[in-house]
Amino acid sequence: MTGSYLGHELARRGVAPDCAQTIELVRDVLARVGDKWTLLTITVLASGPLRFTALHEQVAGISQRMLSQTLRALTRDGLVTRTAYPQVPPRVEYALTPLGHSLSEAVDGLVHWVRDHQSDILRHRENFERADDSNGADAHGG
Amino acid sequence: MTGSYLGHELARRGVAPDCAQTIELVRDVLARVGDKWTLLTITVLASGPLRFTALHEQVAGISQRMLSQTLRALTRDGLVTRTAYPQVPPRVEYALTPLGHSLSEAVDGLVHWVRDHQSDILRHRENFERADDSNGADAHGG
DNA sequence: CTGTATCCGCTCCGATACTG
DNA sequence: CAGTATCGGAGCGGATACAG
Repeated sequence: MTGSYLGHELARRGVAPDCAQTIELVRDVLARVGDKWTLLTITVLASGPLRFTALHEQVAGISQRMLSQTLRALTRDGLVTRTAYPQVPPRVEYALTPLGHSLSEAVDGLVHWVRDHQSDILRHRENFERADDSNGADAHGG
Repeated sequence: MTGSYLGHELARRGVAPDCAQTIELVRDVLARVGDKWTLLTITVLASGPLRFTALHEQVAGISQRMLSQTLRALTRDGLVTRTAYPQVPPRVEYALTPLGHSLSEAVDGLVHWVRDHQSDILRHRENFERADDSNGADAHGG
């Protein structure tokens, strides 16, 4: 059996446009979470509110451009809040909203899954590499 | 509170390399699932084994190139199996492995989350658009 | 039927410079 | 401190042609 919610939706094919829209949104959200920087950002933010520079430090490796962009997207979806304090020098704090925390927890399920099966994935990859080699190369040892 | 597993890991900062590796893998898997075509493919496959052409029909909109590529990546990770029957014309069947089904179910958690909160996200997006507009434009009505 | 190889446009993303 | 604007390289992904 499938047991898959999304799969079930897709399996019906003749679903209402509303469902199709949901599927689009699912992929959209998943793409965002699977984004190179978004996952790191929200998980770092999950520990508490942070300023722009602090975030830049914590996520590390991210450019200002990408951080700004990522934060914007997150804010746009109501996953994080942006609070600017009218001071000098400027002080802006980013924090996960309840919705953001909620998503963070939902993602946790996947994280645990990866945790539990990472060795399987790694092993399969190695096997695949070997099989691929023996296909393309000649039989050196009979 | 965070309540976040991954967030907790990251919050520690001084984690062992093993954990860091896990995080990499998490992002890797998440990126794959969030991929433009992967999610659709695995969910379609969740309903049962399919041939290449059938898959091409079901996923619809995907090119042979991308389907082949996606399937390869999935096979590589042990998420799907590729069974070639030595016939003519060629017949190749793709099916989700237990691991693949497992992942599919793990993703379901996220799918349900999106289902439950899609209206929130949509609403926030609209609000953001409006706020953005009133920022950039002049105050027309005082 | 089941792929692979090539061309090509487009977007992503990093580096850098500049602004308030 | 907190961003935005611009340039340029690299990879994604679509259309098409070709191969077993």
